[in-house]
Amino acid sequence: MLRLSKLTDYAVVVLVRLAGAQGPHLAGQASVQTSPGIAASTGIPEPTVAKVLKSLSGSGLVTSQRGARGGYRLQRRLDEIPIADVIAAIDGPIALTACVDGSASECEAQALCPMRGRWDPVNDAIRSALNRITLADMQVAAIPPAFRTPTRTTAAPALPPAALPSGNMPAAE
Amino acid sequence: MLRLSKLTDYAVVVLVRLAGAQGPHLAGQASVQTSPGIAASTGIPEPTVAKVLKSLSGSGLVTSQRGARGGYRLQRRLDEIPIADVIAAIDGPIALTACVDGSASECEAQALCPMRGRWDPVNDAIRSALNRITLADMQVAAIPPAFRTPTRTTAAPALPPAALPSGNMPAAE
DNA sequence: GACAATCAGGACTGCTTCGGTCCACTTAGC
DNA sequence: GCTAAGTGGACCGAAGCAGTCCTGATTGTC
Repeated sequence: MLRLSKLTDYAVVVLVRLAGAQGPHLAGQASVQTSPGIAASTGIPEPTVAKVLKSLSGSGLVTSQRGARGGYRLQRRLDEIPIADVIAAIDGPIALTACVDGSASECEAQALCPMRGRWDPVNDAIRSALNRITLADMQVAAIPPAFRTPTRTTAAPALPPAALPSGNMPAAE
Repeated sequence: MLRLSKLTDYAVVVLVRLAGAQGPHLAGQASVQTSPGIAASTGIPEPTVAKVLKSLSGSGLVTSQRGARGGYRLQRRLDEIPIADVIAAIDGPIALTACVDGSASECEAQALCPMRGRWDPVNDAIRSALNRITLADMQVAAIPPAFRTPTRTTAAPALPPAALPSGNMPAAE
């Protein structure tokens, strides 16, 4: 299906929101944001935001600060984060098939499997394609001007949190 | 993630097998093969082969002939079939997210969704990457000679060896 | 020092999707 | 007419994912 998980979509929203609140000139500097705060401003359920941020933190895309007045902040600028990094942080290594992503233990027949390596050129092509696109590209990509409401930061969804009670997320689906 | 379905993997095996049995000079000409025959020679369960071939036939990658002495044969040469066509035939349109693949009805919040169009550059990049790789590339790609044993099929790693008669793999030729 | 706010890590559950199978029907050659 | 083969659809079990919840650790504030 070639479909990425919803969490990856959420991660993009969260990261763009993180950058949007900080402003490009403050990226990585100030404006630590909490996961409840991001959840409120994006409409994504709070536990889900926390889950995404934990994964992003583990991959070094954001830094976390525990305790009171803690929170998360971007580690790099949006134009320094290829979408491949986000996908890898949430979904793991980018590979179309289980038996070619480098984990030798997943396929017990790997030693004999003639398909081994066959998907490699496809995987490589996709990996390089995803490495060429950054979050900054996605931030400005193909969003009709009508949807760029001036009342919000560029990154935040134009949806008021109340408009997303459940189910219909600002992202895919 | 970013994983494609097993059926797509099977489809590649079946198509390569179809071409392999025909030989490059006979592509699209002779050697109509039945789905039971392909199942026997690849080790993929027969109903699954039939399912894959049905999809491929519907997409025009293979032509079918009904009735006794019927079967399937390749419609194009392997080097004329981009892997994107195979994926599209089995899994549908290539898109990372549900709401950007052109089906406007899938996301009820689409009209307000700021993510609309955001994944477009990513989708385009992947689509073009998959269009540049043909089945012929996969047929010869990166398979160490040591692994070119005729004893195993590719996409059915979990199958017991007994289900894999002999001399089945087209890649071994 | 107590308390509150926040992240960290894991376990759990319901749902959706996928892989695989089966059946009845149609088509076509012998 | 019989047989072999594709066509179309429905069905079921398994696996993975989305989302939630709980407990513990950390840190700033009063």
